[in-house]
Amino acid sequence: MSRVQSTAGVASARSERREQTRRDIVDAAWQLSREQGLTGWGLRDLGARVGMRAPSLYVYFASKSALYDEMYAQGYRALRDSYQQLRASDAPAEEKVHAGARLFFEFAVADSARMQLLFLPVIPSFAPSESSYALAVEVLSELSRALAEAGVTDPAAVDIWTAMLTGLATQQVSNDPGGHRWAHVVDRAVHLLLNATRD
Amino acid sequence: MSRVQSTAGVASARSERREQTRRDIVDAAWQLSREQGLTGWGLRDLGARVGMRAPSLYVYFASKSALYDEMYAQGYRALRDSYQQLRASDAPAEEKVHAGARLFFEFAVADSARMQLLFLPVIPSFAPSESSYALAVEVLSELSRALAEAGVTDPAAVDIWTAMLTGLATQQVSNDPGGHRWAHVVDRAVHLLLNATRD
DNA sequence: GTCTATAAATGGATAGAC
DNA sequence: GTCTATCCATTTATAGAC
Repeated sequence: MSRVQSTAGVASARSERREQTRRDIVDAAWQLSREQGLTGWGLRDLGARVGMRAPSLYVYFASKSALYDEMYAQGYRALRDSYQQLRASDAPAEEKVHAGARLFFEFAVADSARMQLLFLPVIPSFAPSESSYALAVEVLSELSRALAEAGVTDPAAVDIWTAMLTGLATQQVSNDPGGHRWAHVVDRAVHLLLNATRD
Repeated sequence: MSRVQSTAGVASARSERREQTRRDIVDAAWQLSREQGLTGWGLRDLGARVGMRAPSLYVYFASKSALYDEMYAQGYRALRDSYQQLRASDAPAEEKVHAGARLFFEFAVADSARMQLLFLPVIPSFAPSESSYALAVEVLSELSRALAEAGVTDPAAVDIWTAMLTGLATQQVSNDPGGHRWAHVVDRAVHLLLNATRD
């Protein structure tokens, strides 16, 4: 009886350990991406970071592309969770849109490698899996919902919003890395769009 | 005497031929970039397209990076020339801004590889040379000038414009490639920004 | 100016021992 | 589950013959 419990316990501990190793690998991959660009590292470098040889990584991920997919999913999960936290607040709808825009901008600018993976098609050989892409759709619908609460319901207007927000972040990262030139105009852009796209 | 003339003529014809070959190489590089992504091809593929082996390319370009630099410069030159043509028209300033925005959007969407090279830092190992970057600055100042004529002079407002325009194009290419979802909102976005950022 | 041959490195991925 | 060894392809770039 204690044998059975113990076996179950071990099995659980093992799968937990496995998940922990997967997380370690993904963390190291993010680190390398920040240091050397999204495509600037190989599986040998990655293995070295987690104390493994490259082939051992295949125990945890089927391919490098599968690893990118996990990073993609993790990125969108992080963004989604931030939004859900914001959603729970009792601030006025307009203020939530401002806060959400700032949150998105900071999220994107904080890690340009992550921004590229999540929002730009820079790796020709990579496309997110269906389940990972679903997370991206979820985040977009969260933006739509927040905008609707602030009185912006026209789908075309929402498209202008996504262009504005991604454009601000991309310009910041591309043309003033480390600076705040576009950070300073986020609130103004949001204010402007709210006035112009509210029903 | 005819000997001297002939020699000069041959020398000129040779440098012209050389320039033509350089153009052929760059054209083929664009073609490959459109087909396989900006970084999805090698010098062997490129050589094959122009009827050469890879090493012969080094007669015309010092490195792959130098080739990217020429592509970068060529892209900005094309954009600049389009704008100068537009500038010469006698349309009202506001209409010129609309036309310029449409022109930029179409330019970017027509070739997503070119858009990435010119507007996004997707090749970690590539940075434009000083003279090539000067062309990018020239194009940006042309936008500033056009906006100023339409009554938009605040530099922060210009930053909002660049974010909006690049954002629209990037969203179109990333999230609706081949479609017109963001194309349809360009005029509305321009109208909206003109109203909101004019002095 | 173009070629062949090759350097020197890197890439992702697999086989099979332990 | 991790390793060594290796495959096989690919990359940019150079040396030197013609």
